[in-house]
Amino acid sequence: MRDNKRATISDVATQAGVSRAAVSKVMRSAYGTSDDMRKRVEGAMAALNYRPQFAARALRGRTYTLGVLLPDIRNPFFPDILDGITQALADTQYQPLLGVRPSVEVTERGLIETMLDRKLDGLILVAPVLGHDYLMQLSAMTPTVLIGRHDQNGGFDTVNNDDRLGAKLAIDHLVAQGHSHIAYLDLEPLKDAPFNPARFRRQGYQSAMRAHGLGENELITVIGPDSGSERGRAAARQLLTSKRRPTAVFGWTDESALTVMSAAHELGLRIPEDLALAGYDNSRLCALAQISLTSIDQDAQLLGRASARMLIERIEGRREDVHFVTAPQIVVRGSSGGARANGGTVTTERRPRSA
Amino acid sequence: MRDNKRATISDVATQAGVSRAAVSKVMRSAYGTSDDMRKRVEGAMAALNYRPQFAARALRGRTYTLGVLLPDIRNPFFPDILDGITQALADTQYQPLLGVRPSVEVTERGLIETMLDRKLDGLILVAPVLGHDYLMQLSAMTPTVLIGRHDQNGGFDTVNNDDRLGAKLAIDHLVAQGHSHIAYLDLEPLKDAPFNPARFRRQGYQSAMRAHGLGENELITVIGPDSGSERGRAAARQLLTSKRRPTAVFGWTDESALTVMSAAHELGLRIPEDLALAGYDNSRLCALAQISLTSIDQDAQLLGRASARMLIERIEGRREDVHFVTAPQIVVRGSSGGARANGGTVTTERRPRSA
DNA sequence: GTGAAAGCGCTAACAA
DNA sequence: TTGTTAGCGCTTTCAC
Repeated sequence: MRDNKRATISDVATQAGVSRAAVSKVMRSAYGTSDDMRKRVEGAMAALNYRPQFAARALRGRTYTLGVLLPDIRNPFFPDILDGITQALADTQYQPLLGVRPSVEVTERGLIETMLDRKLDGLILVAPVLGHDYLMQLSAMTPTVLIGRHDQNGGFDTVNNDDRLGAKLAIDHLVAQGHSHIAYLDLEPLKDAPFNPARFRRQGYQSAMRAHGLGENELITVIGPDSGSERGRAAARQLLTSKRRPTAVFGWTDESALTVMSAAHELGLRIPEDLALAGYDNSRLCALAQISLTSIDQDAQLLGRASARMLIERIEGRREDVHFVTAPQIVVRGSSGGARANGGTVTTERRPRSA
Repeated sequence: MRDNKRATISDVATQAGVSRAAVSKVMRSAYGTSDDMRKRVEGAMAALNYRPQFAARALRGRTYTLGVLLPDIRNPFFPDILDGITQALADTQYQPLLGVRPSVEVTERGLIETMLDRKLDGLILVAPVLGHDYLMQLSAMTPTVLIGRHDQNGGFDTVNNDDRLGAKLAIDHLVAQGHSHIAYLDLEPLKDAPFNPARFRRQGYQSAMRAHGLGENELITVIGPDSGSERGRAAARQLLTSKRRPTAVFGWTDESALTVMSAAHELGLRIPEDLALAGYDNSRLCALAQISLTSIDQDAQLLGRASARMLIERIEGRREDVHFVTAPQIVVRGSSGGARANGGTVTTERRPRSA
């Protein structure tokens, strides 16, 4: 009984007394269908419990499937993006197909090839490390939207938060708390992808420090890409045991800030008294009472929703590049001394969300 | 230039001077191909940069795509399973296609239908809450493997750790630390899915407590399914402020234990002095110095690898049900007082992994 | 061992 | 507005 009585378009056509083409038209709500016919066809589809097969559609037309490439399913920031994408797609015919880069070694290209083999209608690439040229080629073949890349003029859309502003918010806050020695935890520079968020956050950090007259105190430590690794932890320990130990640290992601928090804990440093901390992404962990990490919220769900909508626009014909940017907000918690250290109280609540 | 020069099987056949059928055979390494021919075909495929289209294959034969249904991408336990699946699939022709249940309200059935529409060759369902009958129907149509369900005789395979044993390990440890009032954080009973892990862990808790002569001290608090929600947090606070406050708590997942840890923190309780904690899954968070949560490791990667291999066996023809069970291990950390509270030292290291 | 031919379920010209 | 017809790229008998 393996799937052998699944209804096809011909069954529906027979049942409704129309041609297969008519059924196809009704499905795609294409031009040239009378109300009568639509009703009969819809009745037949329901009666036969008909569902179109994607493989057959794909061979001729669209797959109604969008590829979503995530670099890392573990960073809690990315599932929020996925939620946003799912929300935006809920009212449409489109479905997301997920690809997750299993490790840093595996190239993203392989995954993209796979999605191309499956004839997906479009691609959402989250924080890809692919070079600009490759992305241009790719987007010439398939509608593409990037999240977390500031590249321009590539034939693809981008969706970002204002990374420079986010960094400024963090530094302004730490300075307001009385800090002048503030370090920045940076991602290792990506040769292929210079327009990555870490770079813009670093620029925001630098210009904010200078604006406060603290340019001489700038201290940048590379801790990524995998700050949870032994290498990342070693970098954190080194930062905290150096002569020039900062009194505050701003991490390019929450993960990087947490690595430093963990190291501080092991070294017996009190937070925020001995060391203030702020991260980026406002991922769920930040709110845990034991963590209580001040962080920059870039509204991942909104990024996801926007990317899905923009991709569909592209699929339906838009040609000009669109670059969508959201405004980050700071969420102050105990780690920066902005709220009582034990309470984990959020003094700056997440803003109400627009569309 | 939208994808219009992609080589097809005909192009390869022409280039190699053979028939299309011959090319197809080489691809599937089917019977009846001479070495000569294979060489020429492979040369032509390489020269033309040929890649078969999945949609076209799907219409006639296999899709070489396996559906993986995850209930929750945020729980760090699940990405580990996914890693295992990816590893096992790396050497095969098969690719995973991910479906993630976007919210508790969305039924898993919708996602499964979608995968069926795409003619996937088989399904790995992680911790589904679907009824036994539905799963039987499903597995009659499509090869299916379940992770995190102890159902038997359903026409599908299952992959689990020994949940009863895992719970026993946790209770034995807490008792050895001198505790006699140990509470269990439970998942709300699932009517449709009685054979879920939480139930087996509860049974393990109960029988271990009785074995230690502590049957009268049993205390079960429902905190799931979403222990991070306000309801879950309220349950945690209630547990910790009640007259019969336990001195130790064993959570059915790490997430549930963390919710209690967070509540304890807010109430000013010291860990492990005032309250000892143990969780289940040994997810990455447990190792963070500020968290340092004792937990039961069920080797998610192994579960993932096993499920992928078993599914492929089924696809290639196995008919009998197989039920794979792994042995859990306890990883002792500061939260249970088994290691120095501040150090987060792991006294029981993760075991070396076998295939 | 190899190739010709039919057809998977659907879409998109075009004709009616 | 509707139906007819020809494929999309691949797999699969079944002759040769």
